[in-house]
Amino acid sequence: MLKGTVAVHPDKKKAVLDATKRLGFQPNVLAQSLASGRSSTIGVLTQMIGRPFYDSISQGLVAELSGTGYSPIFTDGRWEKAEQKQAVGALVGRRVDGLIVIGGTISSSQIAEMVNDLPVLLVARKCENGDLHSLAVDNELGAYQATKHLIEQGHDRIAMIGGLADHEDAIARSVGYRNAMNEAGLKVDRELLVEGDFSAESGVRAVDQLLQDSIHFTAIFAANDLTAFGARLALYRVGKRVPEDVAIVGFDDQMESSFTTPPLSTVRQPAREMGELAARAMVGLVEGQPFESVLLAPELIVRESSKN
Amino acid sequence: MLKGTVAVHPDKKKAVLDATKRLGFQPNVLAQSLASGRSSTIGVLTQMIGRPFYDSISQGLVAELSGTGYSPIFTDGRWEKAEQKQAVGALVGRRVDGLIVIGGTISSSQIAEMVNDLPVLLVARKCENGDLHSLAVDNELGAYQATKHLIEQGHDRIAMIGGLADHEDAIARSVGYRNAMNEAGLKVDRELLVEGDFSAESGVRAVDQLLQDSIHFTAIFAANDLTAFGARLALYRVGKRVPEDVAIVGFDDQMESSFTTPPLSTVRQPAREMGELAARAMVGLVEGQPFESVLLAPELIVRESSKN
DNA sequence: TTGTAAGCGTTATCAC
DNA sequence: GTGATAACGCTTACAA
Repeated sequence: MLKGTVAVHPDKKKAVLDATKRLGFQPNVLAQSLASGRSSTIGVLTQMIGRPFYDSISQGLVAELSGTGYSPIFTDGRWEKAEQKQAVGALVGRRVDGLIVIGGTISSSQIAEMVNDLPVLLVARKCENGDLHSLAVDNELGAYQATKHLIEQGHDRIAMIGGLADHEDAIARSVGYRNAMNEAGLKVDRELLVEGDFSAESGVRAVDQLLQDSIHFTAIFAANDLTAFGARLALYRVGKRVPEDVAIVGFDDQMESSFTTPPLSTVRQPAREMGELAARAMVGLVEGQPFESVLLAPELIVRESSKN
Repeated sequence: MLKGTVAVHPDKKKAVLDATKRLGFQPNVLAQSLASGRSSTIGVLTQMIGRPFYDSISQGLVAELSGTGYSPIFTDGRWEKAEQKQAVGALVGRRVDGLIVIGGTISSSQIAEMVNDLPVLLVARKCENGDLHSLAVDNELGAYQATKHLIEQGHDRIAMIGGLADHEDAIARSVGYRNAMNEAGLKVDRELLVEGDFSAESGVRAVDQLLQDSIHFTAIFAANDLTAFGARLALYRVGKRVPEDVAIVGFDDQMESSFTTPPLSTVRQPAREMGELAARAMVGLVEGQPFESVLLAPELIVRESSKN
């Protein structure tokens, strides 16, 4: 009755509603769920809470979910397969109405078989076999744009600091970088490629190494902004100016990037918006609406770190 | 039986466990909760997801809660009273076993009357009337330390960029700043005090204003790191060097702060640790263990932005 | 050690 | 419109 599923006499209705308010009655969502078979809960499996990009997605999710009647339940997969499987299991056990998986390394088919016809939305990753919905950004395109921009600025010795070697996004970004280089007829010197792990520390290390090996480079494309911050600091330490001596472009456009000195050029991933979109899409899916997987185009943001 | 609450024959137990695994059986946590009266769920009310400091606390929470059998349910109060009340109501309706409130503006007594003997832990804020548990950092002390450090570096014209005027933490930090100034026999010039709102943009605006009004200052104490980032950028724009021309100290020690150029001196709030501590404390509270409210001491981290 | 039955607080169904 | 009553999938207490 409180949900308006049955018709009752207006007077009576009012009386009940009043009492409801007066006594501070809170319906037991658990019982509602058990009886109705819907928990009004969305499971969210994220990876490595603390990383700006994934956090921003979560933020969008929570913000957009609030007020929809659905509450998110978060779990952290920490990029480890075992943890991710366990997390999905826990979420299924909680009878979430839908599952949002942000990043992660367990295969989509593995997820699919665990959830058993529950709507699932993959965020910030593509779905290998297309049987789950997904919402991702075209990393390859973004990296291509960033590198091309650097080339257009006259650079031909562009170092790339990669992300984790086996990370899907990192790989796509490397490919984009190579494509742009090749397209411009520039050869990708192996010595210009240095590995990182998406952390600021790895950016510092990468530049230190480049410097130590006396590799000649006039620009850096970093796998993400955090790495770019680290790279910028390492350059600062040895007195190299940005962008005069070395231009830098990052990837993500996290909040702090427009306030670094100089402000960082980067490839903007609409992380928060992705989270919001995912939330809306998931609520729709739960309620039976269709959803078409999308591959969002990232946007190159040119700031002073790469302008000459 | 699956929970080991009753004794059964080993063989039989094994058989059931096998079947359990084979069929991919996931117990319905909802039904368990309804029957047992415990939801194995911890409600978390945070404010303004997206702000580094609060996010770090959430991160610690999720990380530490994972594996305990309790899952966090997040809601965002956005610093608005109505939203916060509504969020607490929703959490109570979900029959969470405990409630963690991070920041927020609704009074502790208001919370107390809504939750009805549910264990509540206030994080990053003190409890006005001591009837709820709390876990906070001594903001006043932190600000005092930061300002004193600047004074010891020889500065006497120290500007302070405040946080939101009615924000508890912002007020405490102002007090700490004043205390240090007074103690050193320095008068707090009104013109050295400029308002901010904890955002990087407000840091830029504050410095621009200081500069425009030709206020003489050789150091800045910013209400948080984000504000300090903005201040540093504004200084960079007009060619002022840090720390040679102006020293800067922030507050929070967010991840990016050790990678700015120059690395930012700041007052470290152990945000993540607070989240972890809160998670452990809450699990303890739910299970009947006692907890003593604590006021953590922040730690001054001196980096290059304030060293001369 | 095992089986049985009575709830837990709702929703949903069906007669009235 | 309105009451009753059977689920929902478990836990728990008690009997066998």
